[in-house]
Amino acid sequence: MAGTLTPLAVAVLGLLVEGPLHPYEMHQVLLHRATDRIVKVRPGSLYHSVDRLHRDGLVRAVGTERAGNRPERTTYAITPAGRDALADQLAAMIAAPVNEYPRLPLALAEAHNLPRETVLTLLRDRRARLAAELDDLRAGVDRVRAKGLPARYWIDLTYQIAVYETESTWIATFIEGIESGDIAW
Amino acid sequence: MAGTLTPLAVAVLGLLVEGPLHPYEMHQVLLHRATDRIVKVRPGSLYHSVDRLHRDGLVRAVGTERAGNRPERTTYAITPAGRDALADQLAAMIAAPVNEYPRLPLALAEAHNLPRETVLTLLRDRRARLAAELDDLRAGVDRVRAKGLPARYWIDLTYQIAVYETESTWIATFIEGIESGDIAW
DNA sequence: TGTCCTATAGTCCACGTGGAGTATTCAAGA
DNA sequence: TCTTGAATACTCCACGTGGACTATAGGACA
Repeated sequence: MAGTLTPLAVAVLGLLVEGPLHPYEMHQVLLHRATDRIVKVRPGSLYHSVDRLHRDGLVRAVGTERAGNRPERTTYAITPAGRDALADQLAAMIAAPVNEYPRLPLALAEAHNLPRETVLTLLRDRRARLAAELDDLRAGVDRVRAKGLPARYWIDLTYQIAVYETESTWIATFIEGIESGDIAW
Repeated sequence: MAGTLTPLAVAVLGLLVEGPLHPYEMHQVLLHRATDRIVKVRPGSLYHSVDRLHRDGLVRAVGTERAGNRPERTTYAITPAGRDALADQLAAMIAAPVNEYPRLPLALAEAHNLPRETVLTLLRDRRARLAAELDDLRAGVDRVRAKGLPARYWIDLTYQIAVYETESTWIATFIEGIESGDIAW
């Protein structure tokens, strides 16, 4: 409520809905599920995120266990306030598109500072990399589909595929525009 | 070279290619040209950005003038190293797509934490806002086209339109999938 | 002449990020 | 048995961000 949740905080609360975990476990699960495709996950940020959630009462410590002689780890559970905050944040994120200042539009807006041939080469390069990325994403869809995972757990993949495809064809059109001279450089 | 340029630093260098300015002028010009659609521009960040560019030798002070009795303002010009850094950064930004962790995929991936009806309402809401945003962008294109501004100065608008359109139709398909039951919730 | 408003031109500090570093434990091999 | 290496489990700090705050000048109006 007070402050908006960071993306990483959303991911953490999402995990804790399924059950209590300690920070290092969260880290492992996030990597194992490849959630780090969708949120940036760094140890430093993760521990700080959990601290903040704790400070704000969105998670609570449910005991400190220890395995072997290793340092004791505090396990955290989501609180009712945490569930509310998660729902509110998700609602806000879905309902309202916010400008996230992607880098490509900026680069395009400043691209007139580069010579024509350079721009063409760079654009072709990007398209090749996009194609590789798209292959990865499609392979990911095939894999989860084969596992029989319900669609609501991987729709974000199809979204990203749609966006990358658009970017790729937009770039193709742009390249043609420059080559044909329709877009002066 | 040493560190990567921030988006705001790229915008600043882009301005200085046209001629020397002092920080407050940069701020004015960025707002006047609506560059703040594409990069986040805050006074605090801007002054710090210029300081860093200066520290790194990408811009140099070209005298301190004063208008009236107001505090003296240092005017900055781009250096050869600055031009190189700008070109390098633009090349990198165009050639390599990087994951920028947009918020919607995360929200979608976690949306199973919300009830079906809520998700549908939120998605319809977003589509309405996207439509409004698209109207704005299309009006912007009409305006610059009417002014006869060369296409290379506003291609970023057409890119953003293409992406938003894709998002909108993807959401429409997603909504239908939930409504029809193809996507279980 | 005094006052208020707006434009000008910044500064400051709390916050979140993230790379690099640290320390310990356990297992496997020489 | 000793060592090496990887996994475990963090901690620390330098950096960039951005909202809020400050201060002055010039013009408009009464």
